[in-house]
Amino acid sequence: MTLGSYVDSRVVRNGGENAPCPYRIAGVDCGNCAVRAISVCSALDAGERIQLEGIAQRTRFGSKETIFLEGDRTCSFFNITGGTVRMFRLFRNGRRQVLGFRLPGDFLGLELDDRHRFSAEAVEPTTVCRFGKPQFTSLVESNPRLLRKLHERTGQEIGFAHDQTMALGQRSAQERVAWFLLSLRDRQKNAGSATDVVKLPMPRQDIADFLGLTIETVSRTLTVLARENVIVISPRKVYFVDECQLTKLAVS
Amino acid sequence: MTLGSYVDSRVVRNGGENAPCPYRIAGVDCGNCAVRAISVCSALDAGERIQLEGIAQRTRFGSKETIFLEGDRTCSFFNITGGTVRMFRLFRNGRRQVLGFRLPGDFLGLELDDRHRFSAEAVEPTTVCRFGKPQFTSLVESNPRLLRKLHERTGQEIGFAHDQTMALGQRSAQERVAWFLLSLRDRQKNAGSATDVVKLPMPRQDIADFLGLTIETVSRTLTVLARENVIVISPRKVYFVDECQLTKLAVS
DNA sequence: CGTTGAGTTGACCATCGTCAACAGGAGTGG
DNA sequence: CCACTCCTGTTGACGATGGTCAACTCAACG
Repeated sequence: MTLGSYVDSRVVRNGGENAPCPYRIAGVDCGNCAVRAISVCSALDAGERIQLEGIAQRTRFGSKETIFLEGDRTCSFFNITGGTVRMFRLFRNGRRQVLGFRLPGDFLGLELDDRHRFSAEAVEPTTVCRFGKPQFTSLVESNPRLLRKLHERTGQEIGFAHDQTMALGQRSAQERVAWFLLSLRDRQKNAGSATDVVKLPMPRQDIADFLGLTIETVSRTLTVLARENVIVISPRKVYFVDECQLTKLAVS
Repeated sequence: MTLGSYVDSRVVRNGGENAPCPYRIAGVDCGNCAVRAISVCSALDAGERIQLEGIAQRTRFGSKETIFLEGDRTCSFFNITGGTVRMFRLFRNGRRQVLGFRLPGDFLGLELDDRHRFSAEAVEPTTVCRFGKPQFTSLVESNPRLLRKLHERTGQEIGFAHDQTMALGQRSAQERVAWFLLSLRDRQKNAGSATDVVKLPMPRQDIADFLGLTIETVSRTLTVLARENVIVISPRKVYFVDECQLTKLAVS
């Protein structure tokens, strides 16, 4: 399944307050989905999956494209099938806090408030399975196993948030960066990636805003880790040379 | 309803890994509950409330008493009816991050993992409504309105976590303290307290570990705010003299 | 009256933020 | 093809914010 087939469905959001959800539709083939095994859909049997296919819309977002904005009415839930999403909130003075990254297999929109509490953007070209709110809600309510999976994800969501709080509250800059590299690697590992490398699709500024640091400090810290032969930096990637040392630095 | 009537049910936990849940039982009278209107129980009609009463156990924890420990098997959910609870996690090197405080009307244990992901302690003498996991789960599964309320609370929980992340990642010490005072006041206001004062049942160390600061910095910051006539500090309380200024300092 | 624990204050210093310059790659237009 | 800009990332110099260590106050308690 190539990304190319979705290029034509690239979205231009119309931004209206009460406008209908502005996402274009493309065909969905759950049977071929790369993330089925690691996503909430794994709770479904073949029959239920066909039901889900019926309400799913495959959508593609280009790099830096907005998926939704803080304050927007929630009208959709998203299952990430490819790419990377950043979640963030802004202060009025412009400061930005990245609240997390969502990777293939992750779910977006579990908070189920009336309005989104944060914004979401594609970090790189990203494909998602979009579910309309009413359809998805009624499917969930009639499917306890799916509900349970979503509960599980919600717990994971809270866990992510707490992990970030631990990092920002108690760790030094070096500890935060080491923790970030390892935890992102672990999530990519779950999706089948290699264990001695972590892909960094997001720019340094995103990492900085996620870790509560400046871009300069992130850059400097990575340089120091490289100079100490703990990692090797390459564009959009970091190789782990001394994972043991990195783990020590990340504390826990 | 006086706290005194629960003194005899004070708990000593037996700590065993597979031991039955060690909480002592006392009578529950939901009709007289002070937090019914602001807790999840507000989703229930009279009949359902009687069902809930049947599975609820009122328990009291003394100051600094452990409610559960990180890693413990989850066997209970808690509705706080009085007092204050701190949630926290420890690093192996002893650093502590307080993940939040739970006040009357709040629910504790929504994460519904097999094991607790953080520890919980009473900050001051605290009363809770305890629900056994299997009983509560089956009650919830047969009551969509209660389920919806719990979902709502879970969203609130994620919101609290994100707010803390915003504070730790982007705010200065003074901004964090101002934000902490205001947000705690707002939650106490919801429960009917006055608007120009915030009760601080927790010691400075808890505030410091919540805000990712040291106890000295918290103390100094409060002193500065008092010297600038923004607040007045009194034991376990802070009065708001210039709330407008405090709001400015808290950013947003 | 001594002890203990919570909170405050001061002196000093490390970490990390700020500001600035620079390097390298991608895209653009002459 | 080259010059140019733009964007991302790196590096350096310097200073402010907040951490560390220590002393001290005060109230509660025996």
